[in-house]
This record gives sequence, C-alpha cells and structure tokens, in this order.
Amino acid sequence: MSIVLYNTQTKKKDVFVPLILGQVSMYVCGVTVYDDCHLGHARSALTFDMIRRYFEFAGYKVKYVRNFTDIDDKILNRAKQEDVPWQEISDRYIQNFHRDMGALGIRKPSAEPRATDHMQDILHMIDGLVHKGVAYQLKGDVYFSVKKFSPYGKLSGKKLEELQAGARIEVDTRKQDPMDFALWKTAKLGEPGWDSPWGKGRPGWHIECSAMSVAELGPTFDIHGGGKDLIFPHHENEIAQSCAYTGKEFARFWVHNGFVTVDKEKMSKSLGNFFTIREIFDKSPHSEPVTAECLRYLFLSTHYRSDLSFSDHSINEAKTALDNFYGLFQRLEESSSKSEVEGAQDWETPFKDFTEKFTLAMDDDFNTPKALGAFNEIRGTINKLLGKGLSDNSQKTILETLKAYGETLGLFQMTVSKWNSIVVSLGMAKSEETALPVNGIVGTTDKWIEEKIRLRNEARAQKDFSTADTLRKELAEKGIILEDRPDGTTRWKR
RNA sequence: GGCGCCGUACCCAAGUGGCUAAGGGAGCAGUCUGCAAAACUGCGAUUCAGCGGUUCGAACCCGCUCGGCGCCUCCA
Repeated sequence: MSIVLYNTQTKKKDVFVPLILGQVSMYVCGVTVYDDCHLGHARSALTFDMIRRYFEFAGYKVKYVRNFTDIDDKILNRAKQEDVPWQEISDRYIQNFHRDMGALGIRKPSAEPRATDHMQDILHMIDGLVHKGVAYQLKGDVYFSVKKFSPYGKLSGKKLEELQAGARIEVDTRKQDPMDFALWKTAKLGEPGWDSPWGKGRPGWHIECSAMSVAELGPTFDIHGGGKDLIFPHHENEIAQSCAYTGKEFARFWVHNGFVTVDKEKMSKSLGNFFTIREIFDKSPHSEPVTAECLRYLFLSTHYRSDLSFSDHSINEAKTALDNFYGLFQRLEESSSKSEVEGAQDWETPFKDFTEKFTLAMDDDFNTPKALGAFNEIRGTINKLLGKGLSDNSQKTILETLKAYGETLGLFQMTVSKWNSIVVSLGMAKSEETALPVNGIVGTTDKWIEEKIRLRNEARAQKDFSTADTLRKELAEKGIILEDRPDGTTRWKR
C-alpha cells in the first residue's frame, strides 16, 4: 500500500512517491530561539515526529532536517532587555528546546542546522538572486522582487493584487512592490552583522530556510513542513527564492499542521493564551514521561491538520485512555498459568484485522485518530480473550506486537510499573523506590506497601475481612489502589 | 475588504455520495467480587448547525443563512 498525504500545494491528497526510491527527504521549520517553546511548537514537533516514525515503519529511510533560527530581531530584543550577548539568548533557548523535546520523547532529526552556521550558503543564494535580476539592492538592504516570480501566491492561494489591497503593514516606499521582502538587512548601530557585498548585515527570515534546506537536502526534496501559520508569507517566500535561485522545483509536498487552541482561539504569544511545554510538565501531577505520553496521545487523537483544543479535561481524558492500555499490558505481562492447549484462543484473526485497519488509517494522510480507534478495538478484543484465557506465549507475542505498533506513534513504550507510579508535582526528583509526598500525603516506599499487602492477604485468607478492609483503607489514604486478582494475589498502583 | 477552514451524541473524535453514522471518555443498568477495583455485557445521534437544490440515493456535492475560527503582520 502506498501512503497518501495532503499537499497544501495541490490542495488535495496526493500519492506519495519519493524522489529517490525508498528514501524520504524532509525539512521542517523549527523555532526562533528567543523564548521557551509552547504547546503549539510541541504540536508541530510531535506531528512531524509521528510522520517520520511512520515513514520509517513503512520501510523508508528518512532524512529529517529541522532548523533553528538563531539570529533574528526578537533574539536581539531579548538580549537587549537582559543586557546579555545575543548568542547567550539563542544558546539558552536551543538548550531549552532540546530539553523540552527530549522530555516529550521526540526523536532527534537527522540534522539541526543553525542559520548562523549557514551564512555562506545564505550569501551565495542572495548573490545569485541579485545576479539573476530577481532581487535588488537598496543601500545595505536586499529585497526579493515578487513580481519577477510569476507563480508567487500559488501555495497560499493569494493573488498579488489582493494582497496589496489588504496590506496593513507600513510600506517601505523605497520598495518596488509592497510585497517585496527582505533577503538581507543592514546591521543598525550596535547590532551584530556579517560581511556581505552589500555591507554588514544579517539575513532576512525566509532566506535561511531556503539556504539550509537546499544545502542539506539539495534543490528538490520530498516534504517541507511546518505549522499552517507559516504558509503565508514564510513558505510562499521560500518557494519564490529557492525556485528562482535553483531554477528547479523546490519541495514536492507541503505539509502543514493545525493549531493548538484554547477556548477556540489559536494559542499564540501575542494573545498570551499559551502554555509552555515546561509549564505543562511542572504542573502535572504525573511523572514527566507519563505527562509526555498523555500529551502525545491527546495530540494524536485529533488529525494533524485539524485544530486541537487543549484543556485540563482533554489531557485527563488522554490519561484515562492510556491507563486502560497500560492496564491491558499489565494483564498481558502477568502469567496466565495456562498451557498452550488450554489457552488456544484465536487471537490472530482479530489481530490481523487490527494491523490492517491501523495501516490503512495511517496510509491515508496519517489518520492517527482512526489508528487509535483500531487500537482501542483490539484492546477490547484482547481483554475478552484474556478473560477466556490465553497461553503465556500468546500473551507475550500480543504484547510485543502491540508495543511495536505503538512505537510507530511513540506510544506504549513505558514499563507498567513506571506508568503506574505517580510522582509529585513541581519537577521534584523521582525515585522508583519511594513516592514523594502528593497533596500533603506522606510518601511511601514500595517495600512498605508490599508488606501491608502481605498482611492484608493473610487476613483475607483467614476471612478476617475487617482487618483486610482497614489495611485497604490505610493504603488508600496514601493514594495506593489495590486490585485483587482471582488467583489470590494483589496488584497495586499509586 | 480579500482568501480559506470548521460546525457529527453530555465531552473528545473518525467518516466526505450507497451495508446497522468508527472509536474513546463520562453516565446509567447488569455480570463478576467477602468488599472493592479492573475487565466484560447492555443502554445512548431515525440523525450529522439551519434551509433549499442536484441525485434512484447526501452528514458527505452545489447554493444561501446562522455560528465559530484562521491567514492576509512576527508566529508552530
């Protein structure tokens, strides 16, 4: 089966055929490093992480490039505010970015170029554009002439005349056309600058992505991605510059993810309605990996192109859904004490049905909500079979396969015990042995809990249920939940 | 003003021309259980914002209306 994906350029789902057989080249716009990342950035990162994982699952070799914009007005402003060198700002937020992405379980791209490391490529490209006559110099600035690039506006579906009519920004009257955009900007007094044929300056925002993508992946590559707010003007401009420069097709597929919204509104810096990734981890009552998986499940439960509304409620729903999966994994890990013959249930037929549904859903423009639907169906089926009895071997195979499919979404990779141990809030260190206090309740060690359970089970064996209930209550007060199994053993979780 | 997206049960969310409109959560009832939890079973949209139209047939296509949002300015 082939993968079909929605292409912003053609405004429909196109069959994905890579440029080079068996390989996918993908460039995704990263972040401008002047502040901590919020959930909108997390969505983009998670979306393309999922896409990358699925391509690899489908047998492709993926080259995935995600850049850093590490020189920009906002970085300079921030540096001024804090009265520190601008490099300190970009370095700090690159570090924070890596910290947050790591916590989210996002795999590292094949390359993470920084704009300032590609200054020569940028200068070559601008120079080339000037020589081709599609860019012009105005004192120390260089602008791209949109009129010289006839397909301008194709990606975003905008027409130049309409844009001009609606332009609300202050127009630099020196420009040949109000929509012309800067490739190179003169360094003002006290600002950092790189030497260029047009004097000391720095690159405009759009040119760096063109330069870096072409440098890393060549003039034509398979997929260019980013949030849908980048379609115009950023990606439109990238196309103009790159195609004008190389004379070749640029990205073949344009893939854009939807926004994260709060109360129906786009999460954004200017509205101030954003949560940073760090904040989410800090205020979560769960351990970092658990929170990360909840967030991933939540994000995957909406199609990547749709907007996703974020709330405490939505993330709690994700937690419940995952609890149910890890509950199944726990049961699958436990010995069934059933022989091969006794536990000879046909699980292979429903399982085959599951893998087909999963693959079909994912092949169709990465329909993760549908894929999760398939997961939930098989969860019910396996639970039923488990009730009837499965052999240890079958259980082992089922568990391994579920986890293998989960891996393509970045889900279900934790051990059950890790999933079940709740840690405390506010980024305090976590220990496997002891739970730190939660909501003022004093933490307990695993050993202490096990001892209480042993005492309770002794009491139960003697039909001393009042003692057993007292012990259950005592544990419950510490946030420990007990589940008695049919064979007389007890499972517990925090 | 221009361009575009969305509106499916209490909540989230697939489905975009034809079998009973996926799935999850919550709720209620039941099975099981010393109690409980978990798991399982059953119940829940004669209907897809509204109104017209096209069609043998529409939640899905077209038009209009209402409501929400986004891009056109830095934005994932």
